Amino acid sequence: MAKKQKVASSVKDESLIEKRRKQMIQGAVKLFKEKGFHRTTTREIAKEAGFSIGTLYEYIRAKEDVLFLVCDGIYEEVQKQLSTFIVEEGTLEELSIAIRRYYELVHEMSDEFVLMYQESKALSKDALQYVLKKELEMVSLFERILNACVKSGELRIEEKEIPLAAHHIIVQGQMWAFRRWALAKQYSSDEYINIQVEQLLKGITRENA
Amino acid sequence: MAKKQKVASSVKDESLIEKRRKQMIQGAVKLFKEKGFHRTTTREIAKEAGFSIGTLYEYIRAKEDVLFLVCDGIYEEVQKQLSTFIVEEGTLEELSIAIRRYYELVHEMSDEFVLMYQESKALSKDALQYVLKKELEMVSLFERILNACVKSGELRIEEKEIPLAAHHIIVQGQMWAFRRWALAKQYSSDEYINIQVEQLLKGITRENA
Amino acid sequence: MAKKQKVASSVKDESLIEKRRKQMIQGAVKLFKEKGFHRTTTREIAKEAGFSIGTLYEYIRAKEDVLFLVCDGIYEEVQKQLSTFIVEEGTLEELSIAIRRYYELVHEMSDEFVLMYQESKALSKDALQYVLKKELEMVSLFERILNACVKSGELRIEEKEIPLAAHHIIVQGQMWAFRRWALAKQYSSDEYINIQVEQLLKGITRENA
Amino acid sequence: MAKKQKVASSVKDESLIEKRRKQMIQGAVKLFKEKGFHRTTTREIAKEAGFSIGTLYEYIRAKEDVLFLVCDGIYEEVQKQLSTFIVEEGTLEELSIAIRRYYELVHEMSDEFVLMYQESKALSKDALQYVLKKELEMVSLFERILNACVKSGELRIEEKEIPLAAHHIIVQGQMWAFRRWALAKQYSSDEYINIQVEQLLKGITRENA
DNA sequence: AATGAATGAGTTTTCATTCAT
DNA sequence: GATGAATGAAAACTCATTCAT
Repeated sequence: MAKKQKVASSVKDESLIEKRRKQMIQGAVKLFKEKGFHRTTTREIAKEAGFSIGTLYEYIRAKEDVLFLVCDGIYEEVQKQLSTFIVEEGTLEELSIAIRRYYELVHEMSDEFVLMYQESKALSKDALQYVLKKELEMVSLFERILNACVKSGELRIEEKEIPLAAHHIIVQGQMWAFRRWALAKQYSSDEYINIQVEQLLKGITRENA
Repeated sequence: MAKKQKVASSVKDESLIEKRRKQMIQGAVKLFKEKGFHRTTTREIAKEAGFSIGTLYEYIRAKEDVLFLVCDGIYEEVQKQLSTFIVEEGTLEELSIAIRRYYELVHEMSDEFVLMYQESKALSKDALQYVLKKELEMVSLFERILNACVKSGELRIEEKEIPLAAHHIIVQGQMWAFRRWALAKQYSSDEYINIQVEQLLKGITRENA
Repeated sequence: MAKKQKVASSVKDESLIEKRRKQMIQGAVKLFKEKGFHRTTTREIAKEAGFSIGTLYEYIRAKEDVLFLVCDGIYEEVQKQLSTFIVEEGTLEELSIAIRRYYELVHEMSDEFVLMYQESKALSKDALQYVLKKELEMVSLFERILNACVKSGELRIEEKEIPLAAHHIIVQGQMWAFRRWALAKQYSSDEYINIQVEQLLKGITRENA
Repeated sequence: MAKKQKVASSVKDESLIEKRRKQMIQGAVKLFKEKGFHRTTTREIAKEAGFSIGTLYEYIRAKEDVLFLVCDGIYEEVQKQLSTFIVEEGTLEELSIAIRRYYELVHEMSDEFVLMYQESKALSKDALQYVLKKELEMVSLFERILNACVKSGELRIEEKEIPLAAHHIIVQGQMWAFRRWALAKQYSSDEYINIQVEQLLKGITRENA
């Protein structure tokens, strides 16, 4: 089951590509967090990844590709992590777990989330489209759970409100990443997650009454 | 009442400084929206502003200053616009109007909001501190209104929840700027604002029961 | 009478452009002769011209522009030099003088001619078209003189043969530049020019008999 | 009769060397025609030739060697083709046939001729000397025929003029390759060859009278 | 105050060549 | 003999900043 590569490489060995790109992404994330995409040089990325500048360019075509790989990696990680918990059985239990797990991921990958939002502008049009599509897939994920809950009768909200509710779930999760500098003074990440999950579910189920 | 300049200039005439900086900001915002801070050159900023690169540097010390002036300008505009409506009298009416006006501003200045969040990383530590302080002031603004409502008895939420509620108000407003690419497919800005304001107020007042 | 610039520059002062480009061309020709276009770096060109790499790029947009300016300069020089002698009065005398002067120019600018022929491949399509047009203008110049001679009755060759005759004149002149390494063993440039001019005229006028 | 290799190879099997180099030359000529020597990468040459970059370097020592092999191949081909017709019997018939065949070759190998003249500058001093020697051999070939004609009495031109006449023959043939872009508008290759051969012979024999 | 030519450090990217497998 | 991943020197080009006019 060969993995379709989204970024061209002049190296043929697919497993080597995967290995080197993992190194590359790891190094790049560290550097991008510290100084941002534009202030990080390709030489620094290569060095941090543990190989030469020439080798770096064997695995990408342009600096922008590194940013794309980073973004893609983040979504892949989140999707992998979430997919474990989601079966779309349509219980509030499942919804609650999914939200909680997503919020935990946002906390664990705070820097990555911030980085992606701040730097995605540097992507080419095509790459940006791809990333936005991935973001929409995250929204859909929650839309599907909400839908399943409506079908199973556990939730009574109007069809039209489902997309907005899904966006709310996501945005309130990401809020922790973007406003941690302010929120962390008052709440621990655990507290934050608990309060948010509780309020969100209350908000969504409120309409039931 | 001479305005203390936050950015050094070698020009003495304060009114001239203000005039030139207005031109500069206007041009810079346009360019930053299009291509981001890093991809915009100082030459382009000068040209768009209508003067020479030499003149540009008479009014700033470094490129970063332009970004700072832009961010500062945005907050000033928002604060100016909101201050008209806010008297902290403590009615739900006032709260509702403030939220609505803030959301309208987010809509009107969508690009500016996005730009500020995406590029603020390029600011120096000091400048970033200043901008974050401004953001906190926005939060405080809503905290004060909420407090006034609690005091006046129109709202019954716990003290500890006020800061989070304020952040929610702000984040849900900014959500329109950051996710318009997805939300605008389903909602007009008016619809969005109406739904959000309504839900927010319901959410906040729910606890009253 | 402003001179239309064929190569874009970010400097406005036209006379300064002319001055700097003259320096640039002079340096570039010297270097291209020695090592060819591709083996010459832009830094070397700038240094040889007497200014910094940054300044070089104020007067051109890409390295290729330097090559174009060199080619253009060569044609301009040749045309300037020849125009003095040519009035298209239609005498064999005039023809003879034009050929002789052209051959002398080829001798004087041997390196430049060789350089142009060897490096023109590096030009963009548009620039190459322009240079070929200039070469055709040189051919036309001799065609017009030949035509004038036919009209005045000094020469009796068929219309159809005129273009080929003009190409012959030019090619046999350039032959000195390209084969000097072999020809100079047997002929001085003066001898070569004398023999060639004599034989060419004999060849052209032969048909008269 | 083992052929002495002019370019070092780390492979021992001579027939393999010949085979691989033939592939290499064929691929290189195609690429050099399209983009010139400098714009063609060794990777491209290897790929076009049908083997890997590592293998390429088993048969050459440096990129320049490829260019040398190409030039050498061209001369070998021309000499092979001409040798069939030349017996130095000293008839105008033979001269005429040799010229014609040479001109046909120039037509058939137009791109190769142009390529050799445009890129030979990239050769090392030694390699360039070798190529120039080959070019001189071509001149000598025609000198010998001319000499034979003089000896046999079919031609009466002065000894001193023979080298120049030989150069003329060659240059007027190559003229087709270099100026086809202009000449082909008025003449087909056949026409061109006919006219040129006729005029050349007339020019050379004219002195007989 | 305004101008814009000059600067050169810094950046991305390429590509000939090597060498371990 | 063949392969292709790794290397890093070198090249083109950019652009924030300065300063003489």
